[in-house]
Amino acid sequence: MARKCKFDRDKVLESAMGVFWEEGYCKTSMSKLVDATHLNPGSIYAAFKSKEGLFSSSLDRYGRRSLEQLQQCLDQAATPLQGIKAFLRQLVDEIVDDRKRCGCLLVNTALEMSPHSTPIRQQVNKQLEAIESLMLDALRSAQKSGELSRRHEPTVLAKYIMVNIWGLRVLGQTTKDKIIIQACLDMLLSLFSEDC
Amino acid sequence: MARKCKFDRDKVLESAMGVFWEEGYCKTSMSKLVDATHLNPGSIYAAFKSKEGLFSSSLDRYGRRSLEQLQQCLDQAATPLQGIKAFLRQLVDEIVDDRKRCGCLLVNTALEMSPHSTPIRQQVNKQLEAIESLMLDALRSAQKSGELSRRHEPTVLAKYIMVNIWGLRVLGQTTKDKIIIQACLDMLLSLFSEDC
DNA sequence: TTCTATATTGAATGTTCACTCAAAAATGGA
DNA sequence: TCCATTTTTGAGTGAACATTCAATATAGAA
Repeated sequence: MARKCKFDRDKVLESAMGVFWEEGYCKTSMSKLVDATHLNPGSIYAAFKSKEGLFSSSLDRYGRRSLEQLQQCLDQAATPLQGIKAFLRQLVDEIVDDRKRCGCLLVNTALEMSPHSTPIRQQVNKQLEAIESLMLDALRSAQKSGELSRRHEPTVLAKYIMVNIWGLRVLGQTTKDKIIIQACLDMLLSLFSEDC
Repeated sequence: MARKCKFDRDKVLESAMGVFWEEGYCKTSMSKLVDATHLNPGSIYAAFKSKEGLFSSSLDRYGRRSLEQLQQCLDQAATPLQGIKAFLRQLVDEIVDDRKRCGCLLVNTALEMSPHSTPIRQQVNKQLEAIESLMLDALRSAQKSGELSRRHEPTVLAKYIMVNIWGLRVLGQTTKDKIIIQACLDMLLSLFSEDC
């Protein structure tokens, strides 16, 4: 055997993720990553192969965390629909509190990466699909239990919730006015109510 | 008097806009712009001051056109609400047909530019607000004429339509499946119907 | 302790970047 | 035609970029 890594991989990914999140992939230079991670270029390349490799790992970490957030809301709520609503409430808070106005790293990346830079785009799509899939499960069981009306297809409802999440994240880039953001969320939630 | 410009400003802006749209601001290099516009670097800098200046002019052109599109839908439709619906139908077609998957230049830019690069961001916000404002006028007159129920505040409705447009544009980056995109739009449109 | 394998170091690499500028070309008035 | 004024030209600028690599340090096995 031989020498082991000195740095904490989790801390490095957390720092790198922060820079990518604030600046975007393109505007994040290696020298910024060197500063943020307190690693030398050589160490970064030894551990992550390239700037894109480091970004991919950071993105993975971010996606996992988002998924866990939804899972946690679903686990802690009394019913699936209440879980989804808690997640969306949390989203609104996050958008309002986001003083750095970084938005969502997954959405930012989906729009920043041109469609032909496929490896990263595919990764983003997979991670967004994982969240949507969890949402879909919750909607299905909400319909089964009668908590949610069968008026809308659950697949469409799940996709529409994702569309609203993305739209709200864009909204969060132009305003931090909680009243209007909340009002938009309420419009979405009205689709869940019985009379709609 | 003296020599006049040889190039066609409109054609140059159209070409530049195309590159910025496909690649994003950051990934668009001056050499790509030189190729696309068939102008030499010096001419570009003489006419537009900088890469950002050229981008700003391109963005302006794009925003104007988007606004005109909505205005045209409103003008040609029998009623304000029908005009908005026509605009949204057109949006879905555009998203599906968008084979290059460039999305919307305004939304892309809002997410690409970090919040501190204010001049461009402010320009994007202004142009998005102009579209929203036109939408708001149409909603107000639809409510006045009784075409649209007074259940929702027109300002909230206008903002929510914008949120949906942004969300649908993100959706368009992950799928070209018209059925699901149309289904999401129908969810939004159901908010306009009497019983909702 | 010594050896071996791997990690760290950080200066150096060649490339690409946005941008400049002196020279040449072209326009319209005199 | 000639001149004054402006545009076009495109090689050239220094800075910043992602990445590499030879030298050095260090951990564990023997």
